[in-house]
Amino acid sequence: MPAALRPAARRLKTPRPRRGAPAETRGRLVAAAAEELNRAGFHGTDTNRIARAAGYAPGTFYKHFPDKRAVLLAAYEAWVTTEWHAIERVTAEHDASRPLAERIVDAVLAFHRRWSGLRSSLRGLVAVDAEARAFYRAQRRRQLDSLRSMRGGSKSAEARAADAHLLYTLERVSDAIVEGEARALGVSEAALVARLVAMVRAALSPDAS
Amino acid sequence: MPAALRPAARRLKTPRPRRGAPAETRGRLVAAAAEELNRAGFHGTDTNRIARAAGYAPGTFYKHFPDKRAVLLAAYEAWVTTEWHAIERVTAEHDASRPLAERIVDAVLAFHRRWSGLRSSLRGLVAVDAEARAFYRAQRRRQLDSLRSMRGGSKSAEARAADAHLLYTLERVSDAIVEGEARALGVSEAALVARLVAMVRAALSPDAS
Amino acid sequence: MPAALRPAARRLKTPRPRRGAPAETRGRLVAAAAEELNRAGFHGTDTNRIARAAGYAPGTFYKHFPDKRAVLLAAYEAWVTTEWHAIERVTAEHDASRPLAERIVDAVLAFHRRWSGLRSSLRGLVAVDAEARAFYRAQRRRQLDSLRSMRGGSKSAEARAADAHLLYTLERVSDAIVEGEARALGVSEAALVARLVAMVRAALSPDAS
Amino acid sequence: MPAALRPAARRLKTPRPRRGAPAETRGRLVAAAAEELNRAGFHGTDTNRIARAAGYAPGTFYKHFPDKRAVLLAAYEAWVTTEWHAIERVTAEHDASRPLAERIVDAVLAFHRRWSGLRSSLRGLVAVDAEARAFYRAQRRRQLDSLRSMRGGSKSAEARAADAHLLYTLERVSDAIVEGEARALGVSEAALVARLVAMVRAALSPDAS
DNA sequence: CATGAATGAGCCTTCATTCAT
DNA sequence: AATGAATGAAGGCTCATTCAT
Repeated sequence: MPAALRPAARRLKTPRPRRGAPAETRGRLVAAAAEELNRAGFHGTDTNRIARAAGYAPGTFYKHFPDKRAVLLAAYEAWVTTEWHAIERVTAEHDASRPLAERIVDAVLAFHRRWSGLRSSLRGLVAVDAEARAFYRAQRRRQLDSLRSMRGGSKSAEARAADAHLLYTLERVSDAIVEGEARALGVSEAALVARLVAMVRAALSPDAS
Repeated sequence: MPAALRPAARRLKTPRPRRGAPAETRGRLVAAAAEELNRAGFHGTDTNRIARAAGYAPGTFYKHFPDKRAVLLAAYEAWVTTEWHAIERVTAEHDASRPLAERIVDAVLAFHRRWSGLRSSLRGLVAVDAEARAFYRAQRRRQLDSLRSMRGGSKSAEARAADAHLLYTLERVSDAIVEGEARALGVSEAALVARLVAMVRAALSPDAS
Repeated sequence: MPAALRPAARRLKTPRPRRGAPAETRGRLVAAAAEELNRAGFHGTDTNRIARAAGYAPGTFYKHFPDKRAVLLAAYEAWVTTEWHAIERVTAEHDASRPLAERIVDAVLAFHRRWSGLRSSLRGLVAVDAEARAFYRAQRRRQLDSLRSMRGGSKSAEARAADAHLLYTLERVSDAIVEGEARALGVSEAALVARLVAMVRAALSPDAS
Repeated sequence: MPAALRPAARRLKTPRPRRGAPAETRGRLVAAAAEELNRAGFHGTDTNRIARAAGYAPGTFYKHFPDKRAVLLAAYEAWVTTEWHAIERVTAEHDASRPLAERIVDAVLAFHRRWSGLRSSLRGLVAVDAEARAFYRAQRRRQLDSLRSMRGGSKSAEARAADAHLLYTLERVSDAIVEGEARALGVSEAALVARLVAMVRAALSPDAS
């Protein structure tokens, strides 16, 4: 798990991190930003607060990011990377006690649960900001490519559409579950999860449609 | 079609609507807000601009809405209603030339295309604002209930989960298509649409899972 | 004398000017800005302070000017207009007790004395900002044209150069006098003024070189 | 020509001057500052950028100057010295092909052209900062004294006023020419230059008024 | 009912300056 | 002597909201 998305916690209140390595500072800022953005959204925090949360003065933020948007993208990138690593780990481990598809869906849900606010912020920015959009799409392309290589699958238009369909459904349904929307709508979360697991299982099997 | 989402057009530039019936004023404000929010997002416009776009002074806005959030919710409500009426109309008409599922997906896509920015704004607010969330969920519940009555279906947890699954997938994939994300990711829009049509057809058939 | 450059004084501390005519508000802002900029220079005040000095809240400033630069230009424009009116008045009045040239130089000096900081701010901005430069040059062109019509003079390149030469010298030497530079350099202000008067007299006589 | 205003050129991009003689470091900083201030004005650059342009880290700047103002003054001092040396050289050389007055005006114009931004920055600071003002006046006194000794002239108040008048006019008209203001105002630069030459010639002749 | 001038808290960002190494 | 990460006060500007008319 990249430092950027680690729980953050204690270290942030030390006397003051002055004169650390730039990469560490940047990492702390990304972590604090992820936390803040996840909690309050892009328009719900400000860069001064993010810097303070990371243990720095406001000016420090702008030594590491050109603007507010940039941290959101950095935090998102860390999120994507982390999530995909987790899925790869799940895929690699030989845990016969539970089906792979189930463990994957669990991992996805865990990530969505932890970072649902961050993801929402990102999507809000993407809808309105061309540069964020470009960045976001590059990340999604990475995801799609990873998924294809995982499936060892074909490059047919059908297969790619199926992958995208899977990714989008996983994403939206996960959001609905972790944000409590499903429960609020009287929809059984377990039933929803079961459907996701079924989708993933189908995608993993060689004759997936 | 509710007045709020009617094409708007000419009337907005008239000399000035001064002192109409309150409901008309409100309607014009909602229509202008829908347009503005759709174009620039919740944080990309301001209430003064919305009021001006509707042909009123800034103060008038606050005579009809308690705050900025309220117009977004009103615009969204109009959107949901409009969309559902359109789908009901499609369902009711006996156009044998094209399968019903196809026509439904078309209608959904058309709405998403027209109001993708508005929907995105709404979701951004929902992620961060409890009241918006409550409102949003009420709307979704209406959608789910409409869908069930349309299917004439059972009330089983399975069926409700299937409905939710369908709604979420339709929504997310439609977004991806209309926002150009699919194309940008090298995913065939036609293949994606075909999958949506297949899902809807399955949902409409009596033995839908 | 335009309202903008009147001494300002008492009125500014009234309970609050809320809901005045826009032109009055703008006028008060320009007057306050002229005063502030004259005192502290462009980078020595801020728009919040200018607004407060005029009796308004910070936001009001931006209802009347697009940015900070714009007030400086407005104040300068008022200054130019006012100065030229004063010179025209001096020219028109038949005061035989003192030569015209002397009275003109006196008027110019009085204006420079009053607004030396403002002029300096303007020149600083002009050196660095293309838009300010364009504005400034338009004003100077007006001055040159006024001077020509006052002299009833020819349009020859020689005459125009002579006018420009006169204007620039008057300006620079006036600055040196009113800023105390002349005195600090051990130069007699009276002797300098005498030279200016001689220049102006020569310019006013029909055979001016 | 003082090191500070030498063309600068290559040296600034060398791997890094680390640990030279203090005077060299200071010289490089002054040269870089002159360049930067000339280009962007006092408020258009910052000390970090100046230090970097000279090949040093931000902190180094403050080892050699107490504050930002100090480099501007140092750069200006170098400029004055350099200009005066150039004029002395012109005066000393026996170039019969062109009148002395013409060559002097040429030299003055060349310097103004090269450093017009720097001079403008200085004047802006002088208008607002007492210490800069004192420094500036000391420099001008030097200029005036040099001029007097060059003319071998009298110490009369008249003569000193004439010298100041000449200096100020030369300065202001040169600025107008090199900043393109004259051209923009439809004033012939050649005619203006001719007038300056005439002034200088008159000042150089023994019976100058 | 409608107006629109005015508000003022607050956000993003800059930059002269410091200091531990 | 030089470094460069860090500081933090401050400034330009926005915008949801109010209220006297």
